[in-house]
Amino acid sequence: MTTIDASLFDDLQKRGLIAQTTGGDVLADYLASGSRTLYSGFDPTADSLHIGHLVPLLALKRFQQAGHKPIALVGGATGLVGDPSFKAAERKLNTPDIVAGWTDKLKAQVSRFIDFDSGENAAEVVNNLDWVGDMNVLDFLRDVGKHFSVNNMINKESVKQRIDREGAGISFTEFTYMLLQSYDFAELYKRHNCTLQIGGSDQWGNITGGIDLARRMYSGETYGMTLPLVTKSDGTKFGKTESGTVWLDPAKTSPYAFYQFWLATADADVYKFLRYFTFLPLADIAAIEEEDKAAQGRPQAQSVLAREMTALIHGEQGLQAAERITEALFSGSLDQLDESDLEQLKLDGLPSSELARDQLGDKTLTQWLVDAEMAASGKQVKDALGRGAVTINGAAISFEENLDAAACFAAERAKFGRFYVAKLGKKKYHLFQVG
RNA sequence: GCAGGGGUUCCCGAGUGGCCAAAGGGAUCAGACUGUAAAUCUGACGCGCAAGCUUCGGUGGUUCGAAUCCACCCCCCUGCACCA
Repeated sequence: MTTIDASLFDDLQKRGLIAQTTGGDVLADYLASGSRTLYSGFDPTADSLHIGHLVPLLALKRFQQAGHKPIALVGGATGLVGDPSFKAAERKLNTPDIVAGWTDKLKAQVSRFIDFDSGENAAEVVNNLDWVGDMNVLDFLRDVGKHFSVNNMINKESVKQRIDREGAGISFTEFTYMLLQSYDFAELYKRHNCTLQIGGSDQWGNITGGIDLARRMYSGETYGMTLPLVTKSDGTKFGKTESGTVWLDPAKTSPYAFYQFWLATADADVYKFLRYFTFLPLADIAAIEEEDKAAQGRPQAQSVLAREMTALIHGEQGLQAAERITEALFSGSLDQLDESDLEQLKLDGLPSSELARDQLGDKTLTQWLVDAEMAASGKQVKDALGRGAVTINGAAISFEENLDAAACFAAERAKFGRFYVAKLGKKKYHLFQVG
């Protein structure tokens, strides 16, 4: 018999991870009194999850650690339709083979976070295409559609802006999304006795839809719970950097970049994020906050957060790689790096590229740096050059040297005959290997 | 379909014949200060090292000269009408 950690609900609440629940106190008791099966869905809208998905994904893990059985649903079917919830405009459909490929990737990704070998409450990964894929239209309309009131659906907050706003509109396809997701819940209730669905707060409408459907189709008593949308104190969108979305796939966002993202968290957000994203006990987080407050200067919270998250997503090895690069670039001196260190930085995910020595003269330095994606335009590099903000292997490059890229990458400046660490501004690094 | 309004550089938004690569704000980038923060201040912000080149929904025209004027086309919004 699995032991239930009855303090789960309280812990979630204190972490700020509960936005809304159905049933109020009943849910807390329900969770404390037995091992329950719950699910959360992830639609394949890209070939990787990003950090925005982390809150529900890690919530599944929290539930499992407390003795409940998590099901991660990958929306092979719903991903073909597109969720209109709180979206300003109709989205374009992806082809079935693309969505199928993404579904496979997400399945693999999601699987790393939950435990499949823990006996009674072992996790499962399911794909709703398995039960929706072969359903025919008439069955769907008669068995599922009949339970939904269009009047009700129109009044949902999540589609309101699409219905109310002139010129926006919503296709029947997207309008139907809610029925599909509701059907998932009903189906999981029937198949796995799944009685709780969790999701982002934008999923409230879809979750309550599923609760209603499970009751109507199977007289099932089910619950719903939403997690807060992650917001930042400065009002900008969480999870975006200047170079775009922060992905969980190391091939799309390197562990180093991932680590740096968390390290850059604003003071005003960092303790909240520690509660949201890490598994550190609340008491430990409070202690960190206390210490930071008492100490002058740089808080430790950001590096704790960065370490925890990088280890969680990319493992110890990923964390070490990220720390090696960070250490080399921001604390140590480049001179301390030996040849294998530089090779390692490349493998660790420091942005790098190879240049041919005899072609260096073909372009200006600004152009080479733009090609390496260190800056958006030559103008920016030029600006930085004028302020002495561009260095190669530690030596500042002057404005005049711009035209002579070959001199900037002169052989005598190289480390070990071929490596050049270019730095633009305070944080942008790029490793050039000239051969 | 008819009538009216509108499409400007990443976003918002000025600009109605030359002084416009185009006000102002936001975002972004760099510098100072700092903690690889925040706030603040400074600079940059179509592309180009530069000469110069390319922009204001599209095409063609008027003009020495057009984001600005004309014609046609495309798209969006508002109202009205139509819906066998």
